[in-house]
Amino acid sequence: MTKSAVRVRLAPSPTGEVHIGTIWLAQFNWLFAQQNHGAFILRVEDTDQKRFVPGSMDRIYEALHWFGLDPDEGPQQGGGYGPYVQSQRLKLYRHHADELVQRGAAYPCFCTIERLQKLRTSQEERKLPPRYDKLCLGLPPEERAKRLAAEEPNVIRLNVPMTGTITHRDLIRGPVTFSFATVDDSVLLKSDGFPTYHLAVVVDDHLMAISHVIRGEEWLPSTPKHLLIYQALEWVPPLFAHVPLILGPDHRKLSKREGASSALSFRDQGYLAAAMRNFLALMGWHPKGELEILSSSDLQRDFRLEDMNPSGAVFDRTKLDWMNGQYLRRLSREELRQHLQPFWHLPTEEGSDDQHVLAIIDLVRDRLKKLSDIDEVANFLFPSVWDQERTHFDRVALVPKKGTGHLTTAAIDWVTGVLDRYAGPWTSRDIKAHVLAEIQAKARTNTEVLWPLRVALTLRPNSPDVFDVLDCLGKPESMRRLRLVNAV
RNA sequence: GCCGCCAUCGUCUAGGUUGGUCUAGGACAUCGGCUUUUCAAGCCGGUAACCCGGGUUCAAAUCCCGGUGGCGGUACCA
Repeated sequence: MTKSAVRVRLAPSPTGEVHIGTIWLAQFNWLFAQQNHGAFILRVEDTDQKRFVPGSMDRIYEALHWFGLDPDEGPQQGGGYGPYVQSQRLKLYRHHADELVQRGAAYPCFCTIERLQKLRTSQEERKLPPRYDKLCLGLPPEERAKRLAAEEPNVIRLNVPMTGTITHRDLIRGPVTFSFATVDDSVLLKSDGFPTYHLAVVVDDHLMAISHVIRGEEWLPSTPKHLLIYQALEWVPPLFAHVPLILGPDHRKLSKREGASSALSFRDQGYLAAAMRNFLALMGWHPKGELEILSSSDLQRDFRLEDMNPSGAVFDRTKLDWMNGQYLRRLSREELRQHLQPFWHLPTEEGSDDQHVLAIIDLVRDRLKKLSDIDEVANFLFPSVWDQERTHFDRVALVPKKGTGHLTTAAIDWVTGVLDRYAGPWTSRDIKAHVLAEIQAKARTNTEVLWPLRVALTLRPNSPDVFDVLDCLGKPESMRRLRLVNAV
């Protein structure tokens, strides 16, 4: 492993469902690793015992796998830098916290939650930046030693200088400067012995030889704290890239409540992983050309971290639907059938004819935005479904815009007769030629005949071409439907 | 409140580093047309944006300053 090797990581907390923003972030990390022949590492940040939800880790793996973003190293597959779960690395954090205290970069604090709260409120009232007042830093060494020996509950705090500034060069945003006066002496090690994010992230990123930290913008304000720790420990910090936030329709950080922001729910709703990834990549980044349908290898080739847009992006479901439709249309009928399988409720006996099912797919595929649309757009083609739907079908739907009930019934009777007498080949093209010619010969209009015909056969105003439907149904079934509809 | 980030069509964005070729380009959505038996798909076309105010300059979406707005952070959560 050379020093320059690219190693990036995704560091989610196991707090329940995997957020789509996590996958979005994961993909940028993954892409960056891929194009640099580096490693993509999964590290589970479970240092908050209160928020831990059992089973979360399996969900994370399940989601990453479905999106095609499997990590190279992580809790399940291991790797040379484990363990990859923070709760299993407690000794490491304790050790480095002690080291920081020894170097004067951190100190134990015995203040109670109550005192801290009071302090904060009074600072707020005086419009001062809220920060710990370093009371415990001033403790005489003997007193500190005594209280430590007595095992009085305490935390370890970062000793941030009172003056001066620090500048960090962000890969996406350029230089960002913070003045220490506004940086708080954050807790690094909690009284329960667990580290906070600030300590754990620095220790782990360093020990796991992370080269680039690509994380959410919400971490930008705490970067000076992390830099201070690197400095105190005399470690070389990784490069940082703070990516923008994904916003909901309300322009706020996309929350879990926002309709289905769970990553796996997109799978369950019938979106394709490839479409999702393409769509996600286009939030915050854009290719040079004008082509927007990009495969994974296109992305791996063209993605540039430095080209990421620093401003937040609203998650636009409408465009996602369009893109998913594009991907659906590019699938072969066999592939589409595979993908459709978990979503399609085929009538048991009728759905077993392979040729017929494939014909149906060809007939309706352009009408699909999501895989889950399939029942609605295709199932009326099955006799049992049609029979069922007919029981609550309203005949008014048969009447075209400028028609009447009488004329419509007559038109269906007439066309039923025409089709019944027709003895030519039962294909879309031939039926069409014949019926159209008949319509013309009898001085009828296309709309007055074809609209009721199509609605009678499909029971819905939106459906495929009437002759294609006739073709797909076959003559006996078509005739059966027409007679039943008009028998009422 | 304090600190930070951000600011181009409704949305995702190109362009801004090297000011003129941007009367600002593309995509989704929307509107209209074509096709047509409807819807969808497809094709063609339209509407629609440089947050505001100063400055620098022959010339600013692009550079500088100041506002404003949005968002994020401000926990013994991540």
